[in-house]
Amino acid sequence: MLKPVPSAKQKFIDTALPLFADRGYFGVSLADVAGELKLTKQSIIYHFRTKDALYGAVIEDIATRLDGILDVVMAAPAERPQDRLDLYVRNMHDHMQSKPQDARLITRELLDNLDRTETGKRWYLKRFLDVSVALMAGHPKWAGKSPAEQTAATYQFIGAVCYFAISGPTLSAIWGKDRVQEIRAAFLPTLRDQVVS
Amino acid sequence: MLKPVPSAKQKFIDTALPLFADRGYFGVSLADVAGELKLTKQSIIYHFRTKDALYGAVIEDIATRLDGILDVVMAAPAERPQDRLDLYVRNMHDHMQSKPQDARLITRELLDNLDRTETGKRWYLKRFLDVSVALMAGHPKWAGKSPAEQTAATYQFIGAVCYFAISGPTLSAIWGKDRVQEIRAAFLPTLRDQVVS
DNA sequence: CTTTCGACTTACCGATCGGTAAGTCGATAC
DNA sequence: GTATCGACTTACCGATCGGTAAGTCGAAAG
Repeated sequence: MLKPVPSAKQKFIDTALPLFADRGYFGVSLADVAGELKLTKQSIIYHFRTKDALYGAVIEDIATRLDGILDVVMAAPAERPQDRLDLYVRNMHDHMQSKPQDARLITRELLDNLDRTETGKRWYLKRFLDVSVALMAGHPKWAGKSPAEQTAATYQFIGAVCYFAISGPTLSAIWGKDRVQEIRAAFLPTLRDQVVS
Repeated sequence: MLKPVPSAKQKFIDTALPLFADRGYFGVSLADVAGELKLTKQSIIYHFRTKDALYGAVIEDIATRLDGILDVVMAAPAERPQDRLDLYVRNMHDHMQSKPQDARLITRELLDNLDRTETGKRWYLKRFLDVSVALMAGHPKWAGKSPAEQTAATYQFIGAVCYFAISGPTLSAIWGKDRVQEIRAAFLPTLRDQVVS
């Protein structure tokens, strides 16, 4: 709605994101990305100088969406702090379920940035984690715990959400789509049990 | 102890595992693996016909260790079924913390096998998941729940364990090693809260 | 002493990679 | 009408990839 005509750069980002998410940085060539748009790889090099720059733009795109989740949660009216945590849990779950590519790419980043570490890339994650922990700490169930316990519980939640989101295809192959659909339906309540009692 | 002289093949597997875990299938060349042993890539091709075969052997190696966890848990004496689940939780946590490369590679497999899917590779995972869910279902806390809920809770646990295990380096970069050490110490109790009340 | 054989190596191959350089081409500005 | 410019394309490059083919070489077997 806001962008009826996405810019050329954005089109490349949108095309590259699911490819990087599914096959990883080294598993995707510039020709692959350009080919999907029926262009040549040189068009990418024209807009982004290098492959790394394209990848960085994709990561930035996801970071923006993660920030969006936090903004929505923090802007929501909530008399009680536990309502805000509950909204956070639901929005995180819904986002990763509806955009599993985001979860896939974030997870790959987590795995890859041992090597290809640019310090800047981690600060969006830091802000996200810090705000998440703060939300957790504001809930009566966790308020009395130590910071380490609060952080552990937060990361336990985030890990569960992302891991389940990236496991969809494999679980479907193992158990079939129908059963996975049932598990998916049971997942949010199970998460809320853990986080907001 | 059992293998004071690991076979040549096993040496390649042991060398390749952390490389694949850290950089992924496409991020590691045969020359990289062989170079660490001061051999040429041809020596790998001699022992394993293709790169895929080497990778498959590495996955098999991990599958064996996962089976080992289940075997230990199932063989342990336990009057009450909840003791067995508790042992499972502790062993899984300890294994993934002490061998984060295993968690890293399993997670990469989960991400990659959209493309490079050999059906055989998933059945070790199926057995592992099925036994895990069965352990969960045997515990009073979960016995009354539906199969979907039991599975969701199981996968929530596994996801949290693996995700935390692969996040070590990133979390250390964000918060520093000391704080991550505290979080690590708080993680197992938090897991047990969720799984075995 | 010779043969065999497992465990390698050197030499080489075609394909593909990211990236450079130098155009092409339609739309807009003046 | 011409100059400019953004958005591409074609042509090409060196490096690296996985894999084939054909040796080499020390130890064990006869």
